[in-house]
Amino acid sequence: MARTRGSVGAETEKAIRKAAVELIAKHGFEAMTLRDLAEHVGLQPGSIYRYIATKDQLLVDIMAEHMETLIAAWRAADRPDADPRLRLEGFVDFHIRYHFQRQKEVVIANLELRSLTPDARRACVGLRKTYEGELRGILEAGITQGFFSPTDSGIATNAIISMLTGVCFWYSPKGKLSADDIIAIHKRLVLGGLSGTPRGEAKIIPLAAGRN
Amino acid sequence: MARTRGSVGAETEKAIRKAAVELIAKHGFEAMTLRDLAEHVGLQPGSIYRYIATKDQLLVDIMAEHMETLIAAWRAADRPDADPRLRLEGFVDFHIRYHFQRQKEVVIANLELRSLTPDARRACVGLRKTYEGELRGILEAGITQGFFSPTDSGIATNAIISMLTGVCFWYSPKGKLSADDIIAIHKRLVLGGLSGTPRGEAKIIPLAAGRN
DNA sequence: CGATTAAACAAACAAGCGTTTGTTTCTAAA
DNA sequence: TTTAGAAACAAACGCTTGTTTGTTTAATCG
Repeated sequence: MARTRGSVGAETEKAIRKAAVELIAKHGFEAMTLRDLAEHVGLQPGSIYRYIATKDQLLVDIMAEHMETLIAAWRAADRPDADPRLRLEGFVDFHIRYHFQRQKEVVIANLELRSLTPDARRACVGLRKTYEGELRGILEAGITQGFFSPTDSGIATNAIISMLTGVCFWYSPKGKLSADDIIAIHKRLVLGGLSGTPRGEAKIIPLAAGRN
Repeated sequence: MARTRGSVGAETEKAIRKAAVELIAKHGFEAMTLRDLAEHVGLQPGSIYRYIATKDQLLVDIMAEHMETLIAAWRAADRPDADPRLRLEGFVDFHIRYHFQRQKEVVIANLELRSLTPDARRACVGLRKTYEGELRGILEAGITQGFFSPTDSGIATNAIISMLTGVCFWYSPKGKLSADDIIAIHKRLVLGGLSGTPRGEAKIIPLAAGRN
């Protein structure tokens, strides 16, 4: 046996990527064997090297591509001139929805940073900071415009990202709540938290009705 | 050479544990070599087996002990009959403070679940659920008593735990903000989020002044 | 002091790892 | 129909891994 009938490189490459994402998300990068990966794709171990440079590079590719796609998708969805409260709701919606449909990539991007070489890690951390910077911008705009109560925007950004990303780790589509339900709950948690009323004061959150 | 002068088993065991926690937190369980671990403790690889049954068991011990200590510490700090809002503040305070001083164990407990054998994983997940159940109980009490706006307590529990635990991954004592600052910010985020005002309504958070 | 046990070493083990090399088979353009 | 290149195999490479075994030295206790 050698070349299998009907095999096409582009398809094999995608199959490798998909299987790799699955295996890394399930067992971790270090625990995934190239032999294991090859078997899942129906190849011999050595054949993988027609499609990857090295095992490390495979991880880098997966992570970097995911982060770049994520950032681009958000920027296409955002309306930078809109009301910060609406933008924030949009961010929560986008983040959770996007992360639901790429749950495995998200798990990898969040757990496997330490498996990267220092250079690659720096690059991926940079991309992550870029994405977080988008949320931070919204928070700062909202604070400046008086919609959110003043707080350290960096800390708040981290806290919110942690909360929203955490969803990927425990959410199951088989649960009783739909994605929409979960998004709604998180919108309330986030927006409520930011308008965090200093102890004992009254608080009003006026927001144009009629939009989801 | 054989037995080194002044060596005591109990101390060696602690040194192994400490080094293991450090290495696993930094590089991941699979990436940590027993040879690497041995070197950090100043032993030969084989000598480690006087103190551990197997590499897997070492991880199980670290994780289980951490979770059990965490639960016990919280139960000692909680006042189950107090106002749910105070208990919630107490939980935020406890969780962050405790996790700050055990940052590495927390990282392990959250990242290495998948490196456990199915049995061990079930056990650790059970312990985690027990801990989360404590927070959930507070939320439900608060909702029942009308202090928190009704929501799915399970989802809210997960969201809050994600947010609070996330701190361990990005917090650095060298930052400009103290632990107290960060705790205060998170208290606001959590309590504010739970009193999440339905759109456009007014909201009051009366809480006994004078405490922290 | 002498015997026993605790604590470590030294050396190897089989298995598995990522990766390379050379070859074989299929596909497609000439 | 011949031929160049694409896609895979088969087999091995050197190395590292977790772990075991037998031995040696230090401490302890009667």
